[in-house]
Amino acid sequence: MHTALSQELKWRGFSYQTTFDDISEVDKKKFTFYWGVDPSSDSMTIGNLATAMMVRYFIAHGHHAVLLVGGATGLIGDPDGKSKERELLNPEQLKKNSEAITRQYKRIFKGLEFEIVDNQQWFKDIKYIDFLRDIGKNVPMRQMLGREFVQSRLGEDSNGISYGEFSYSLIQGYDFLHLFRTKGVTLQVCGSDQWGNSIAGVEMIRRIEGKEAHIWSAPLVVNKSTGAKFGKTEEGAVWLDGAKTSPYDFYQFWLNVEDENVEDYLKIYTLLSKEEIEAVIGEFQKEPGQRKAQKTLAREVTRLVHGEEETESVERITACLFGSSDYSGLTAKDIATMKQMLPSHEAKAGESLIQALVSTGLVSSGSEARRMFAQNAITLNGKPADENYTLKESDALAAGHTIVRKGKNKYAIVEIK
RNA sequence: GCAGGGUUAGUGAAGCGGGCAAACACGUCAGACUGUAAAUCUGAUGGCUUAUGCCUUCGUAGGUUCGAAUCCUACACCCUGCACCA
Repeated sequence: MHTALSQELKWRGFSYQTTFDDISEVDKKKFTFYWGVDPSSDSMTIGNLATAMMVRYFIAHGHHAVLLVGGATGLIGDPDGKSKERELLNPEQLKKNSEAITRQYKRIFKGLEFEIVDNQQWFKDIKYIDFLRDIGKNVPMRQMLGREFVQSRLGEDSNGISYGEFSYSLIQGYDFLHLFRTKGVTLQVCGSDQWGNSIAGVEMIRRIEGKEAHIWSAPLVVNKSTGAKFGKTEEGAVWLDGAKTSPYDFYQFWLNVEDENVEDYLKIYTLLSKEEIEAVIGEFQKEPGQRKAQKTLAREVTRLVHGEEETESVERITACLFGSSDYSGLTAKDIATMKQMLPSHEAKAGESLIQALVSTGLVSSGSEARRMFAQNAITLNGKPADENYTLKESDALAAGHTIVRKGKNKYAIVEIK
């Protein structure tokens, strides 16, 4: 690591808005910093992963990381950027989510040094009146009211906002203050969407402790062509948990990244050096059709999140499915692996293909299945299939399984009994 | 509490007694072209073994009507204003 952290972060596109006048502050001094994830779901998404990658660079450059699970803040729910009041999560679910997020922290930052805290630890004993006296009295209303999302939620034709959600930034701000007091945390890193909440903490530390604290925020990762951000509330969230987004789908997601975005993502989501990335991009630009950049991206990210073994397995399967439409070469073992990755279903011989498709979840209803047939979108073992087809034992490849495909790259496995 | 306005499919938003499974846009899915890209073009987009048919949907529950997303009543939630409170 001879490149300075500030330069590294800047080059990778992790530098967005910060309270530092000069970003090289992070090169001069070792900070104890924190990063938090809300357990509003039982898994992080690739949106969180981007910030996680940034955190890795901070750790690698000798800063001490405190990773926070928002067990308490999750009980309220972050209203920022939401146009409607959120549904509350029940405490049991939240507890499960918190545990899941903790596991993912350990996985993503494996081999690195860090500590994990849950803000439930300190919020569970706080009394409301004490909080209002000690914290609330020090927070000016003007700033809270001025926030953009508050304004939009209070404006005409809006859905309003509850006091609970409105106060959210106080709770999150208090995390920063608490960590400052107990662990000497003076820096928070976050996605840019968290800026407003983070600044609340900086303010508190300044007003209550009279000390300086900082924020480093990363831009939200967006798709340049559509402008849509990655994240869990968007359609088609990509989860880090293999049970929610299979390693196969995960790999495919990265493989299908548009040309326009691939370089940005390589910088953000892989640990490859500047030289390595430039080499890959150089090759890619010479022969875009080979998609060297996408392949590298998919391999690196999948390896980081799901491990080496899974990655190799997924790559083998991808080669099979997309290399040729002849599946007869697949072995029973390959199929067993695919069954882990793809949606699957057990069917009896004589069951209609339409029924089987619905059961695999490849289509959501019989009507949709018929639509797909009308559009020639369904193949069985690589051959176009007919709408009225019923499954036969002779359709099975190795180990009694058959492969159905919808469109160009959605597959499912049907076991014929 | 009072008075107005609102609640329509994944989202936004039309419709305001029959032709409404509900315009349009976005999104999503598929097809063509490709590189398992992007852009573009085409088609589909509540469910039902595909149907000039049936069923379920326009906040919830009732009602009026031959017929209701459309009218009436009650309820719930949201918005705006006023009042109350401070």
